[in-house]
Amino acid sequence: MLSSSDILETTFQSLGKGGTNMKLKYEDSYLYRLRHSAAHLMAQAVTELYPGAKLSIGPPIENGFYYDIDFPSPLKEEELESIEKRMKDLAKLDQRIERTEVSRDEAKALILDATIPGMGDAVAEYKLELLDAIPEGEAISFFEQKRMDRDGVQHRFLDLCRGPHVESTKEIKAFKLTSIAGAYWRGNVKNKMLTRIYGTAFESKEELEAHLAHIEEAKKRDHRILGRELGLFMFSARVGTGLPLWLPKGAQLRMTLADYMNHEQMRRGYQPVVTPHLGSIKLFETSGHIYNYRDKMFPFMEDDEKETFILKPMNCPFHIEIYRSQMRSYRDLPVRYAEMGTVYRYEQSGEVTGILRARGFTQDDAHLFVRPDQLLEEFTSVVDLMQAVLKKLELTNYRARVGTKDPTSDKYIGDDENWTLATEAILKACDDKGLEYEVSPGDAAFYGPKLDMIIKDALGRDWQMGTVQVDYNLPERFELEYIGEDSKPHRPVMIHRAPFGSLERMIGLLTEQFAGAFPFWLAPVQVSILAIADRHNDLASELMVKLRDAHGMRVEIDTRRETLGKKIREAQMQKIPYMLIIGDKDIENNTVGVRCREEGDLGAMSLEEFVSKTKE
RNA sequence: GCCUCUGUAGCUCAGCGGCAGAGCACUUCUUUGGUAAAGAAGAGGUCACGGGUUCGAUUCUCGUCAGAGGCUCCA
Repeated sequence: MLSSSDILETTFQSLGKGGTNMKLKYEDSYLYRLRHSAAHLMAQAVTELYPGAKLSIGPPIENGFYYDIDFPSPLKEEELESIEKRMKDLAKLDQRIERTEVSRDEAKALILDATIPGMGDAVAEYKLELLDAIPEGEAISFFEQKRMDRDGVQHRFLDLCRGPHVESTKEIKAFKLTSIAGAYWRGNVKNKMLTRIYGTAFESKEELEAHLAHIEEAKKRDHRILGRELGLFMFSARVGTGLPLWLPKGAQLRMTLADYMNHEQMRRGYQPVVTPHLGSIKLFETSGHIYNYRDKMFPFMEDDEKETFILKPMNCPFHIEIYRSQMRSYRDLPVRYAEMGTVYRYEQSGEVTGILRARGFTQDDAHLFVRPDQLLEEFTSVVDLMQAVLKKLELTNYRARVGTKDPTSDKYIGDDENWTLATEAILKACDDKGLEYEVSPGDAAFYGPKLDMIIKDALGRDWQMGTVQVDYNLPERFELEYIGEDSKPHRPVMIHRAPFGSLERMIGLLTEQFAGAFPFWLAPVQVSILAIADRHNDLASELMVKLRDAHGMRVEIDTRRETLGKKIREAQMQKIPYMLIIGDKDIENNTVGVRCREEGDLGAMSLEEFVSKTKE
């Protein structure tokens, strides 16, 4: 048995060797310093071009850097060009970037020194706040860029900063300011919104060009663009923000994914349930969602009897009602209820992103009601399912994150013993299944620890997909029970889990992952039969029926009076795995001309040969 | 919700204070073709919507709606 301190120890170990390992390396790299210095250079340019601009913080980030600045008047995007130009000029001056360590009083004096650009009480309020936040006993340092102009006047720019930096501004040669955004001071909505300027920097111009080209390339595989081009889904302003309409091919894709998941779950002893899209508010009063989730719910509905209904933002309370509908014995547990449950969440307008973040979406949801002694086994089984799913979907660029309790916060409910048991079960399940993970204290739900799968989209943004959560709260609120061996009532533990996360998000991520070229089993259309001339149409239809009925394939025929070249081009752009080309020779020899999406023309073969090829 | 940007044909985009443009897609005609775009003609628009400025607004300006990149939040 692990004690709490052991868990903490494990936490630190996995922080060190897990997914954050790469990051530590990056933080020690020259590139990291270069980007940090580029942020300072930008700040220097800004203080010269915009007197009155207040600097706050400017760190390096994964693909570049940013600086949050409070401008006296709104910054226009076109102004980035002039800032960039000023940066280029300043960089060439070969300003040394020097570190000086000072006492707290000296630091304060420097910050309030209005003779230094960017300093003085008129513009340095954020720097003062940052200074105050530096813990007692920690070194306080500034980094300074100095230069002499033609008239012998010295110009200084210095910034409160831990560093480290490169030695001279002339090292900053390959950079670009990429975008402008708003960001709250210290990330708090209640604070003032500052202007964030994003930029990127590399050691060479070639690397910078390559990076920018890569981004352009990545934009082409954006799921919203491919979603339209491939006929997967659409949005309509008349339907509403964040509410996707699924087109035939996208709907097929959903069904294929859902079928796969249902099959995997059935093998693991899940039982299907179906519950309504809305329900009485009473259900959500009992669950407590109404009290801490209300701003994420669509407006309530009242009927004539003054009963209030809400669109469900989650499925759990419905599944709980089914659990409660009969007396449960310890022998009945675990009970596993699964549903492709469509939920509605009123996301803020600015945060809806295609189908990756929609207002109506379908979770591959299930709730497991388990005895405490079954927690480990059941959690392990869920991890096993998740690994199977990731493998089947060929997803590799994911990371697993165990969200644990932040010991310093009091937002969590439930007793420590349960938390420890649940956290141990999660860690052990992951270890047993050989799943590498990082531990993230403070990322637990308020009702229990959880395991999340996180994946990057085409543009490198993190998205949470699969999730498994242990919950002690809802069983308590709904007073769930089972009768134990001792013939006394006991409280079950709930596990919430959704290996895909949602069908919408998963399809969005898969679309980007495969750039629309889905593997054969998943492709909405698997085979397109191209008839060369009208006289081959009958054979094409015949073959379609054969492949559909005898082999269960999803087949389309193209009998338009277009040239073969054009039909091939279009099928290729639709990323259809196989094309069967039918002409006179095929009628004569009883063959089909096979063309593969990846490998091109495979030549003529019998239909049987083709079918066995698709099964490889 | 907040900051910045965008909205012109089904799609990708030019354009402009004075009659609305291209390519692809669509329709019709010719072409019946063997591995990534045959040829021709035609049709298609309240320039997102609503105010304001102006002799005149798709163009300038304000507001609304929708979309994008961020922030916050999240599957």
